[in-house]
Amino acid sequence: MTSVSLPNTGTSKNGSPGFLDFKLKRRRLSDILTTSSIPGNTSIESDVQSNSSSESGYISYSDGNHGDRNNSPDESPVYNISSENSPERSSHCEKQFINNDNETGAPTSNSGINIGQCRSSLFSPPPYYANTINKMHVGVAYVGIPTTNDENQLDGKDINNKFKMGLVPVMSPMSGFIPLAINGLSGVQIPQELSKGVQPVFMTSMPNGFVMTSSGPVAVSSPNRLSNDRKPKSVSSCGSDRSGPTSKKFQTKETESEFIDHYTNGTFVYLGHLGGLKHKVKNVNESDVGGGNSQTVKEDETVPDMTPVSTYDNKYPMVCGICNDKATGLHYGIITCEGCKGFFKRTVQNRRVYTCVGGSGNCEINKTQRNRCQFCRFKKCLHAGMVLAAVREDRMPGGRNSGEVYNLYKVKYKKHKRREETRVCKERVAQIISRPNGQQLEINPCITTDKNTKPVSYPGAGYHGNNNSISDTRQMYTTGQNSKSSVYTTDCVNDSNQTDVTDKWCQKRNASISSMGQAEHFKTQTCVNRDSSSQLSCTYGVSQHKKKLCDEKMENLIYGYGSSKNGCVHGDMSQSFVPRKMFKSGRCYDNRDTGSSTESSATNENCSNNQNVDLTSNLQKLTNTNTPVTCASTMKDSHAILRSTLTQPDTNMFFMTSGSNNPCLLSSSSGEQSVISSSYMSPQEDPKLTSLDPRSRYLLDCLLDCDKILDITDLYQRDHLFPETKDDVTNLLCGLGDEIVGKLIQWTKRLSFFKEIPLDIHSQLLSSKWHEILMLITTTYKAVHGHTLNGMTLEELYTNNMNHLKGCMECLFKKEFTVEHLETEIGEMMGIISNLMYSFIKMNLSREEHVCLQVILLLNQCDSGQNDIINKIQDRYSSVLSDIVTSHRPDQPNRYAELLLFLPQIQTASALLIQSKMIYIPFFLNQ
DNA sequence: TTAGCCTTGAAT
DNA sequence: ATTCAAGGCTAA
Ligand SMILES: [Zn+2]
Ligand SMILES: [Zn+2]
Repeated sequence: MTSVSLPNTGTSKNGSPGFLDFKLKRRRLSDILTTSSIPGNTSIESDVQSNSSSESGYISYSDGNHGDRNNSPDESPVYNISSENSPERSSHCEKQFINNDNETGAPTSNSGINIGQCRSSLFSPPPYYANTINKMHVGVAYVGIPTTNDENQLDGKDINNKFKMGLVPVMSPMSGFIPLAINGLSGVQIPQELSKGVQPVFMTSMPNGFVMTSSGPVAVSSPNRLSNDRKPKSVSSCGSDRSGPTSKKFQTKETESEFIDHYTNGTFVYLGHLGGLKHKVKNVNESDVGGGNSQTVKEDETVPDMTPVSTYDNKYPMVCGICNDKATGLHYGIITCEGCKGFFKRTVQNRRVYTCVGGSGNCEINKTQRNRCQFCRFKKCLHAGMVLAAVREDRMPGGRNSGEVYNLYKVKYKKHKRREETRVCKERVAQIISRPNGQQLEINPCITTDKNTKPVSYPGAGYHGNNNSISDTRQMYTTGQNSKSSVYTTDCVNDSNQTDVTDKWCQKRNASISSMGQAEHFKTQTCVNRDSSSQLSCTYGVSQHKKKLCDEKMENLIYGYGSSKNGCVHGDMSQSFVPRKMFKSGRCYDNRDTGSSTESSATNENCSNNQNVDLTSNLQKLTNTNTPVTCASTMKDSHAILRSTLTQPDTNMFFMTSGSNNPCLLSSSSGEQSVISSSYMSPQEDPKLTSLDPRSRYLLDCLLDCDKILDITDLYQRDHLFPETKDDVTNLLCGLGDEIVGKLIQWTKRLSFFKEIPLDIHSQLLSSKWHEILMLITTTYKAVHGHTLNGMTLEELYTNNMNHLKGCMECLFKKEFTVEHLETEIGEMMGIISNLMYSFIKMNLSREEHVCLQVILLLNQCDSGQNDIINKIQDRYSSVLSDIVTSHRPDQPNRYAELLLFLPQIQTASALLIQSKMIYIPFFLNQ
């Protein structure tokens, strides 16, 4: 059975399409396990060389019914590993696939254990979609994991008893499927030989498109249409009938609201629609009747557009508000790419009704995987404020939409100069760093500060009461950083309805927070990065296979533009789990209510925070060295400089490295060592802990023990981490991703509540929170390790951070950066980070508090009702934190609330980090 | 189906 | 005359 077609030829003609049934996978897995043929880095590189455009792989779906849109129920869909949007193919890999396929023979189509992509392929798959395996991809899929080793039993029958659902990293068919060790799943082991090599871990927030329910694998459903199944009428652009209203998109108002409800599902209110609008026709007096939910738009008064058309656009391209792809302008109300523009148009014109089959309606949408779930993509479109009414019923091209429609636009036509953006950005940074307390930080959703422009209320922007609301702050990020957002005006929504956000996290803490009057800030910021839980594949997804990176590509590498290719995250699972004394206290303290002891504790105990040795006598001197790394004038020196920068803390301002086994590292600083060791004082030696509630003490002990895994500061202490070539830079970044993922996985698996969490929740948590954890580690590191400010101001800290980062980046990328440039790119984020660092140091954040915050952050759910288990566990650790604070800092009654209020900022910074895609920043800052 | 490129035409 | 956001077309 060779259904694999050659490039540009038809696929799966009539016959059974190529596919991988489970037996095949098993066989490949067996092959892998016995022959250790897992491709290592070398193998991967050689394999992907022939591919010039690699995107994150996924497992595609082919209905085997090429050209026929009718999916007969008898024809079970089959799935094929494929690559997305990749016309080019590697004949090498393809051949392999064909061979394997042939080995297997014809599939039993209803075996069902096929891995599928979320794509619902009612359409005829283009040739390049099907049966193509051309990339060395890594990915994760939920597949059935056999519970028996007897391959003869794996015949596809009675699958529910023979398989368990499991998360399995997948690579290209060459390597088959490599099981991730999933706790509790029988038959899944990580072979020893795999643990040393490339262990692909590609974290996704969803099961990568495939649905394996408790009742077995679920076939990908078809996109349905609403009652009116009219084919889209293609109106000739020069047709004479175009002026007349040709048809109704929605037969009735009920149908339209049904259409909208299908995507909002009550989770947010969509107001970006009007009934039956046409485009603006010349000479029609429309007088901007602001009926109902529309409001008159006051056209821009001032600010002529003096934007010089320069290379600026190329350097700072707009990004799509939906998928972060390069945007081409304002489309249907927001800045989007051509793809999302077309997708929105097609969906609205044809009233397509999709279904999320791969996830639970919250699939990640980015450039790489925007086509995996149409439902979630369109939902995001609505959520982001794309205006249904902007899709014209009469299909008349050109012109401008009516004011009524325009009033629904979240982003207005160009109004501002770009120079304004830089100024605003700087102002924001100054604003951020000028605030002594982080919790006072206010995120203004309105990027523009132009006083002359009165923000226009945007009725459609009122995504009230939305748990997973992509707030308008997100919109700001979308348009405000990498985009030439200044060209457009984002409406500043100060909708009071926003306070309806019912984030449980907010609710749970409002009581303690309310005294500080910060609840609103908290709420707003909590939901900043709902859509930013990006995949590692994107953030670290720098093309490994490129042998040459032109300067432009290098730019991508640095700033992450379009770098979301070829998810190459190889989680290093080699760190074997060494059982430590997780249960050293030996008893289970389960007889107390954890929440009860918080109120009643000490009153007069003098909290001695003097355990931190004042090590900063030299700090002032060090900070005076300003730029620690003058950019390597010669490539030759850059390694040494970078190494020096990264490994010698005292030449590097205030960043102290610890936890490293590198002897020269620790020997470079003298007095700091004692601080390090003291900060690692084991809990039982700490007299402070004795006053804790026993259960809290126990939980805390576990956390402290687990936390040792998460020391990421040694990631740079490797000889190979000082790149010679750009490819090495790529590898470095990938490696960093690998490491942090591996550490996070190890960490979560060691957490005492790990077994309480369902598998899918676990993976969701990891994939959506890893960057927040990383940000927390980054910002708390110095405080936790006993640094003191020693007179350093926040401004100095910020400047030092920026300079340090600049130096590191220049050495890493062998490219000069201007401070202005960096501030434009990451100034806001660095402001927040510095602010957090400063605050944590200033308040002497303890390691005990840090580990609690870490878990609370991990377990935070934006959607309140999502998972009670998670909420309970989170409450548990909230109580621990409360206990700690109450007993250790009785003089600071607000400290608990203050600590929790840092979390939204962590999320904000994390969201900015993800958006910047410069994920390496934390690794630099921790050095 | 997707998404890049093209045409259109009111607004500027 | 130019802009730029609509719709259209079509290769992949
Ligand atoms: Zn897009
Ligand atoms: Zn989805």
